Amino acid sequence: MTIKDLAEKTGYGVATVSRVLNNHPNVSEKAKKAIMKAVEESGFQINDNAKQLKQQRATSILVVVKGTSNEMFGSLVETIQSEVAKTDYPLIVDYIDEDDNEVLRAVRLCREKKPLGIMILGGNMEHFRNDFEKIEVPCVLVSSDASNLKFDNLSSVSTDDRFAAKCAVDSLVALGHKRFAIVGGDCETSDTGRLRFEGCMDSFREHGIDFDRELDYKGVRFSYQDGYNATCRLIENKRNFTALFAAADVMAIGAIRALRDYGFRVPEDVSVLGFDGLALGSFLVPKLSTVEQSVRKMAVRSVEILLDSIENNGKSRHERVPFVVRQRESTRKI
Amino acid sequence: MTIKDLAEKTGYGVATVSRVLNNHPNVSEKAKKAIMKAVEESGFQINDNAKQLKQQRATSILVVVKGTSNEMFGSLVETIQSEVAKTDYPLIVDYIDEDDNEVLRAVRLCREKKPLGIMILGGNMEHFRNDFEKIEVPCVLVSSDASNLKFDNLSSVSTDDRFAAKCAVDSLVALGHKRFAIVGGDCETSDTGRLRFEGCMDSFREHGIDFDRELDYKGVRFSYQDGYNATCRLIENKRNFTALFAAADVMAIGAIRALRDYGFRVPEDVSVLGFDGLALGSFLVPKLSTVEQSVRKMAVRSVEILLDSIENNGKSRHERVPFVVRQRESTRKI
DNA sequence: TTGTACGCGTTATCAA
DNA sequence: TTGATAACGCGTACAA
Repeated sequence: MTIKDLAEKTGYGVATVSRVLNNHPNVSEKAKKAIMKAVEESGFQINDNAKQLKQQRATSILVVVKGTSNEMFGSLVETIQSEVAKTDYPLIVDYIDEDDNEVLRAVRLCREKKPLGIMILGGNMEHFRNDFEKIEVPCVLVSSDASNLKFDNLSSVSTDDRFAAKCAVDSLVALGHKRFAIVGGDCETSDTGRLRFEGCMDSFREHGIDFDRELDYKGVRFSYQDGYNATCRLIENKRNFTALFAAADVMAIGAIRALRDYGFRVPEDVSVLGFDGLALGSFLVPKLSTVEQSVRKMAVRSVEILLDSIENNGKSRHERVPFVVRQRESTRKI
Repeated sequence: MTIKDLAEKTGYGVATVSRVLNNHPNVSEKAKKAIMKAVEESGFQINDNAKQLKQQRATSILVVVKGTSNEMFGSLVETIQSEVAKTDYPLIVDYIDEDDNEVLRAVRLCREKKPLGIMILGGNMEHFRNDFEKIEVPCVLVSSDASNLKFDNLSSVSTDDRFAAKCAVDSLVALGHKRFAIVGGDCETSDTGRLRFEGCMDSFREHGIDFDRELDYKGVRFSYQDGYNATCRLIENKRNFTALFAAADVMAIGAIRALRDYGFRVPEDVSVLGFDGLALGSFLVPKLSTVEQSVRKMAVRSVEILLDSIENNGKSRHERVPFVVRQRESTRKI
């Protein structure tokens, strides 16, 4: 069933059918009605490939998600999905491995699918620096800041990871903690991990806190298991910390389990503070203290910015979303 | 940059370029080399729209995911993604609302995108019965059984939800429990929820256990919050259960928090058993007892079956994946 | 207001 | 082993 069939069926020409389908002006009511009726009856669906080939671009928005096992990206995708669903743009979600190059992937997908715009969840600045110039459509980097990359089609929406991590540690210091351990992301491969670690160091310096980067810090992947393993190593190395900061809630959860397995109570013996503010955290026992990012807001703003770039040729911008250090039950004053 | 440009650049015709690009026979080594070189240099990417328009179908595989806030679907998508990535087929993931009609959505996407095959995560049999006939490409329904629907292009891979739930309750009975509460899915809208509930009833009947469907059962959505709320209602209604079965791990987590908020200890006062076997469960305190589905296997087999249907015209099949009732720390003998 | 005809980038047929 | 060319389904300039 093509527009040609539709034309034949209704007695009109393909041009008229096309006009009706695309709500173009200069079509008689009569023609419109007849054609719409034929569309209904035949269950006609436009052939996207032909349309996009003709128009030299798709009407879709593309999302590249880096790392599938990241719960935060999961909620992000969820909100993005529902926001984009309010428009007429189809959304295509593409998952790639945490270690893949998201920019090269995006370049390829852009050439292949010709989307209107693209969102990238999780990114490595180095990749952007090297290859982003090859992307011509508007792009929003979600959850990392790209303000020091000067591409006029690249926007970003993120939390101020470094400052947020500093505030997190500050809050632990305010609770009386002096001996810290950190379970964070790998500084080499994860910008987010590095920034959050630097934020911690900022706080340590400011408060004159003693911290051995080699022994008190573990840079691993953002997962339950890695958080668990890293914490076990910290304990086995006899780092006698009273507070543990995890650069992600999933790590914090793994950490709490590890502490427990070694007989430590949370928060009585060790306070644990996470980062992300996953919904899950408030249902745990103890409820997870965490740096709560406005995940929802991050997603909503990202979509808004992208749509503005696409529809109004809006210029690129770099925004921060607010965060809150939320003390719940996994941290305590000592 | 099109194959026409490539042809011009190398002095060959477009046909030869196309042959090289698609690894067709009857091309001289020399031509192959020259053309591949030009491809490298120009960063040429084939235009999928044109290709698919010509071929009357895409090379992609489509996944329709029903409900974004479902962690189990998250892991499923993750595995599917990595399995499909081993092939050359691009994967398109489409998320729809938990309440939307997944079959109509799939029908539309098939007509629009012409994928090679399609996978649907989460499904309502009624929708399939009404509209699946409109889908012509191979399809695998993941996580629900479709064996009593006789479509020869519809396969399914699932856990035997009813039997698994029965085994779960059996195990609680074996631990000495006699007073039960169930936090499950809505039997009207969720096939999975209904089957798991029926499994529970099977066990109750078999063991002559008293159960008031109106008071002891709550049918809600698969989320932390709904599990929490439902459990609060059960407690407030003074249903004095010693065991709570949740039809999903996320609900079980919400339930444990609710119990805790009302001063009940898990498992000392109440045993809680979940369903799904999320990785998260084994990091919780207490570690969550659960009906562990082979999520990974489910995803892997689904992809295998779909690829077999696509590539070898393999016939449709309905498979079950194994499950295990895993007693960890949230259940105990009384 | 409507229709004709061309071209988007590709693949595949056929002839060379 | 190659190349010219006809489709694929759509949108749109141009003509009517």
